[in-house]
Amino acid sequence: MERGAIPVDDVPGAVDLQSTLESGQTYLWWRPDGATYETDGAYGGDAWYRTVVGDDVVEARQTEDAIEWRATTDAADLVRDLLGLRDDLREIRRAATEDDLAQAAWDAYDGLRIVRDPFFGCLISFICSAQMRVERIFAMQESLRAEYGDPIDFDGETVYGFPRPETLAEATEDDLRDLKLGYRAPYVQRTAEMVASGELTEEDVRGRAYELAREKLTGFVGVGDKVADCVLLFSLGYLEAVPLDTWMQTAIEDHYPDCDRGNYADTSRAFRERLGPYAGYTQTYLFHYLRSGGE
DNA sequence: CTCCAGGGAGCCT
DNA sequence: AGGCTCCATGGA
Repeated sequence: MERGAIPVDDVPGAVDLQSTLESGQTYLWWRPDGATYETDGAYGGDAWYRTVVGDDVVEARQTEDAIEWRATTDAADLVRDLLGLRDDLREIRRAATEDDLAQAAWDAYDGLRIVRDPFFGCLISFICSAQMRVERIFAMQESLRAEYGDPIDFDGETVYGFPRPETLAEATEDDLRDLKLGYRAPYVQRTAEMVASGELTEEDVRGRAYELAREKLTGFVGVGDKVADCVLLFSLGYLEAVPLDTWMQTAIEDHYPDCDRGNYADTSRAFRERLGPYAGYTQTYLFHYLRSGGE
């Protein structure tokens, strides 16, 4: 096992690991101590979080002056990528809309960073997110790992990573329904099949202009505009992407009514112009703030 | 009991 | 393109 620490002084802007990993933007990190999601600071904010990238287990926690990590490999650069620690939060916030709601959200969770989840896990977890509560989305990913993940030895402990595309592609719809995925089961199986066969992959999306990338992603089964935006924002680093879910639609009705253009594409465009070049950042702060009871 | 959750597919016009 | 309807599951 290798270890390291990233001093917070080396990170441009504030860092808040708990807000970053428990704001509903990623379902691929969990607490190895078994704590349930959203236990609200019961660990003093210094709990370890765990994820798996490829064949490597990676853990991170926040201490007073650093983000500490331990992993099956040298993960110093990887942790910076996964947790958005390279993003200059000061510059990003300066570019954000100055309206009261957005600023209140930024104030409440300063240090929340946009994650860069591995593509396939992000894609599958957000397909699972359709009409589902945050807590249960976590539970579904846990089931997928336990049932289909490859075992990895981590300092004597066996850790199961997110399933590989080929493995999920070979699962049957009924297998996945047994994991309580409901009507998302065939979506997950067929999308895994598309990735595994090469019919449509990360490489077909990455690097393309934002709206074209979103259109490409909707080629996956179970992926519409909203889930596509989640993958663009939380995996591929398109910081302008603004997933328009039920929370954002309500926020737009109540606080940005002139951005409501009656359809996803046009409302998205108007909302992005309002929130600025890093619209996805402010969107994620708004989502977490509103869902946690603000305003 | 009903309602709803980080929506999308299929089918209709 | 835009507007239905249905889709599993579990907690409030």
